[in-house]
Amino acid sequence: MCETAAVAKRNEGAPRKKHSDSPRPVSLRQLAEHLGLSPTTLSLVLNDSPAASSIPQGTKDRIFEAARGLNYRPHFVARSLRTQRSHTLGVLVPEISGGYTAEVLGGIEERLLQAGYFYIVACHRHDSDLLEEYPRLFLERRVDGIIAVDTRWVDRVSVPAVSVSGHQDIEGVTNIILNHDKAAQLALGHLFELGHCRIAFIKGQVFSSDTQVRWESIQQAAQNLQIEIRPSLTVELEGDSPSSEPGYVATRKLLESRDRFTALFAFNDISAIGAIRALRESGLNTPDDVSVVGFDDVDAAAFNNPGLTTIRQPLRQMGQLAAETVLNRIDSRQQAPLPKSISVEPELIVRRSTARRRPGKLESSTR
Amino acid sequence: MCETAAVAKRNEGAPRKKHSDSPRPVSLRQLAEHLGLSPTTLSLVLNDSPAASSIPQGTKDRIFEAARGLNYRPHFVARSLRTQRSHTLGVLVPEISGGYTAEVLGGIEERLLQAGYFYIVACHRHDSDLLEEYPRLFLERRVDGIIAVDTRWVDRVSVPAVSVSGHQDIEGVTNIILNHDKAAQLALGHLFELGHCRIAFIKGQVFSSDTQVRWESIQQAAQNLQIEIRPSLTVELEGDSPSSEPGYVATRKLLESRDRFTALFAFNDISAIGAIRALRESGLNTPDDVSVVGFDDVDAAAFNNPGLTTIRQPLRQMGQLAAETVLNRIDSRQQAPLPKSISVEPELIVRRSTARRRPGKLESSTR
DNA sequence: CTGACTTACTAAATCGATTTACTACGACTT
DNA sequence: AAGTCGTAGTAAATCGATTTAGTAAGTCAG
Repeated sequence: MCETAAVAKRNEGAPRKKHSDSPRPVSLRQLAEHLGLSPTTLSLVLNDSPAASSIPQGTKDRIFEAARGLNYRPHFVARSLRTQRSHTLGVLVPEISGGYTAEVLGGIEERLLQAGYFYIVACHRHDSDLLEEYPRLFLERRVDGIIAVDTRWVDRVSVPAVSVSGHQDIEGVTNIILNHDKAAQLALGHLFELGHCRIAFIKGQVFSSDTQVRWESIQQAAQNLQIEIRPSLTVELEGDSPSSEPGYVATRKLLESRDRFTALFAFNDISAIGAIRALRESGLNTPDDVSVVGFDDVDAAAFNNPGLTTIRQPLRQMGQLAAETVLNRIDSRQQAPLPKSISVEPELIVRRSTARRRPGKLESSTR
Repeated sequence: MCETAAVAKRNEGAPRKKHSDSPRPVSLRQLAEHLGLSPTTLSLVLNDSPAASSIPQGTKDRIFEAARGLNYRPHFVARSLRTQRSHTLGVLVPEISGGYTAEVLGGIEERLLQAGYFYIVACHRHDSDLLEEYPRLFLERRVDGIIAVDTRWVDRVSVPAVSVSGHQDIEGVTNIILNHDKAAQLALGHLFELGHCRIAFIKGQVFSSDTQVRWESIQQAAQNLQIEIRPSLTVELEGDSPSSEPGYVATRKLLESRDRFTALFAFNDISAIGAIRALRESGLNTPDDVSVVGFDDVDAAAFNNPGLTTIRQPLRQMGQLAAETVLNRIDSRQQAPLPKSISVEPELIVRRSTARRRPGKLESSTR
């Protein structure tokens, strides 16, 4: 009777019922009272703590059964507060749209969920204020770690962190990077074998973290193959539109320069698609007149007409690797020697946007 | 001196330093001790609680200044525990890849961040086990609300919920839906005006929540325009690949049936792109031989060659609306009358994949 | 000079777990 | 008979806020 009164009072004191029917889930204390045991005992048993070794199996069974029966779920927030682990990561991305980020997120998600982790996302759109603010927000939310995708770090952070396609050397941050030398070799080697030596290049936007490194690899590979990189055949993407527009614009610029080329290596698939459109509008067919190689191998590369020859980045795998690395560092705090970077291998995917060089419109006009 | 000892002991007692340098952020208690005030006072002042009206401005200023100076940040988890608000939503999606989900997520993100909320995502890939499990996991994490995107609900949930493109009638769930009647009118009207009356249809996968509703709207619109819907010109997408493969396969089936058509209305842009490829491989050009209309207007629709004529869903807006609706329901618990559904308007985007009907290869062979 | 108000705060309870440091009690050893 | 174990637990502190229910001191009216 006394207890009933107490219960009534509790309901009355908190008339917040979120929804018509949810009578707020059972707490550990309630479960303990129901069993006539202390919360301590339940906690030890339910968490299979070593200290529970002295509890007889019979009692354990009773506890498990009651927990199941009353549908007991430990209060996640309370547990987080006590253990100082949120089982949540922060993921920082330029934006969600587009194949690249989505693929990486997919990989991250896969690994995290199977480890009982979730992640929160923030899109910084390369805005430098947001680049500073979001990591702070993440830390305020007590994330256990941070993954940044194609994102420049502004400050050091105090939790384990991994950067996908990051190239900065920051203490405590592991970079997941593609073997860009290999990628450049594959792409240029492919074009070279097809007989191309007048090759145009579309570099990435300045804010893209791969831009610089990839360009260096391309220069190296070109040198090895004795391919000349002509400044007049080199343009860079501008603007942060996630559409194929920047690639289109860059290619128009290339065409205006009137220096001729039989092949084009674009910074990514999306810009390659824009490039093909620009070429077509100038009466140039891909691959007959100009071969085009993309980068990333996002879904759209395969959809495209013609199917895009491209360098595949194992984006999903990179996401998985990132997640795995952060999780490891969270577990073994500071034990492991912490690799500065982990590298993954690119793959050449040959589709229909590249073909053997023929004496075509563009070239005949210069030679 | 005594205090120094106490501090030393505390550090010694907790030798868990996560990272080489992070001396764990200041807590409210520490800040209070530093100021010679009680945590209560600080809490009242910092949260601008009405009860703080009796605190003189001078004291308030001291508190704010100290908070800034010591870089005090309230412990998010502790606050969540006390207030029973996690300021986090759960978002349930089929998968992250592809334009559709990404766009909606973008809209959700935008609204949430500006309200101080974050979200956690889970991809169910239409797996019915996951469809049951993830909402449970969300609730276990004490999300304040749930948004489902193109997802069927299995159970009722005990927090405010919104379904983007959901059509089930579930108590407490608000559906954000496109005006499909209008969409069908726009698409068929457009084709009709171009002279098409032999129109093929690719229906959605059975698990897609829009499939049924949209099909009914199409039938209605066809009837109004006196367009015949021939079973032999109707196929449905199969399999859950997020690529254009299902659209390609469906179109091949359509072509095999040998019944002729001059236009095709696909369930979404991705399948429309697959359809165009299948048509081309059969020697049929788009739009000269067959006009194709897609649905959604994802990025890839504009990239495609030819640019895809399509029905745009305001996906980003739908995401924003979903977020806004959940947030409202969280604030005004149960006050508002809770609309069963909120509808948004489609838009016809005419690009290059549709053209006036001409006596083409397909039609001449039947007539 | 008492009671009511205002001002400026604070002690303690609470949210719901985890974890440390005990307590009984019986059995067994020496 | 005293001391040592092992068994079966429990009380209380803790994580870091928020919030309720005060208190103590001063002011003012009547």
